[in-house]
Amino acid sequence: MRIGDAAAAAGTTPRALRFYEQRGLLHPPARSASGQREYGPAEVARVRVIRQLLAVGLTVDDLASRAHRLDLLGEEPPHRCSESPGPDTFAPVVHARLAALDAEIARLTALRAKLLHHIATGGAEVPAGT
Amino acid sequence: MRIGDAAAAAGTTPRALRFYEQRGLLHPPARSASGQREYGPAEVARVRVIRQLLAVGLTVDDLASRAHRLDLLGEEPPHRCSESPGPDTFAPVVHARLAALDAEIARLTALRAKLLHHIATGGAEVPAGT
DNA sequence: CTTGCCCCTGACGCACGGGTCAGGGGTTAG
DNA sequence: CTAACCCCTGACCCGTGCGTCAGGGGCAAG
Repeated sequence: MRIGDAAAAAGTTPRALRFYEQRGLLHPPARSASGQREYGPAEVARVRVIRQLLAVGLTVDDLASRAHRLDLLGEEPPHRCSESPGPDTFAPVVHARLAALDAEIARLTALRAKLLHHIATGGAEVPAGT
Repeated sequence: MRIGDAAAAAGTTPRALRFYEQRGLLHPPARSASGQREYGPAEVARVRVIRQLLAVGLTVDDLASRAHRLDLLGEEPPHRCSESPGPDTFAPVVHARLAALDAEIARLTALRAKLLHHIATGGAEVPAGT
């Protein structure tokens, strides 16, 4: 399987696969004699996992720092990881993302409230703590 | 008042004032004989208004499109603008921002839920509508 | 052999609100 | 007069996840 087909199979683009490889999310794949990347089903599955994690809000750097765990994610059962989130799982980055997400939601919610306040009052006064 | 003092008085930096001027949020100010920008209290007040609106989530482009209204904001009373939000006020951009804000909050909230779901299930399955 | 699609690497673009550096001149107190 | 500080313009930098272009080579079908 060459990069175009692999990308299509994973629901993304060749450019993205090369990018993931460059950033360390994918191991450099086998190459044909002429230098073209050759992918198998395992790599495609890994790309799918990557895409899910990115879609969920993790960053490329988050994934790069846990790249060695990416292959296993589709196969291991949950096995009470929420009880002992060792330093070798995604729990740390996930929880960090969660916290960042909560902070961002709170920020936007506060912003929304301030914006409404500005509408109501004409937006002229200066709140102290801003 | 030269740019440094004006910026300090408005709670920002010289760079930001030049930036606002460049983007059309501020009228080009008077210049001294040697070319240095000269600001009065009115411009400082305008910068304060700009900063409030930016802090509330409007973009520089939003403000640029309504630049001719920026001077009046600190002086006009609300005067039932919420009943007839003519095409000449900030209501359109504010409401657009509000909608964008709501959409973003909803998106992040959904993301948060998905992230939690991934933690709970091990993050292996592929939801249909993603 | 040629056509046409796919692949390769390297490098710039984007959106946002300025920060920061570079190189040169004004301004004011001592 | 000079030091010290401020101002001028122009231009590159940041972070994110790729898109897109440029220039050159591979691979399968007719």
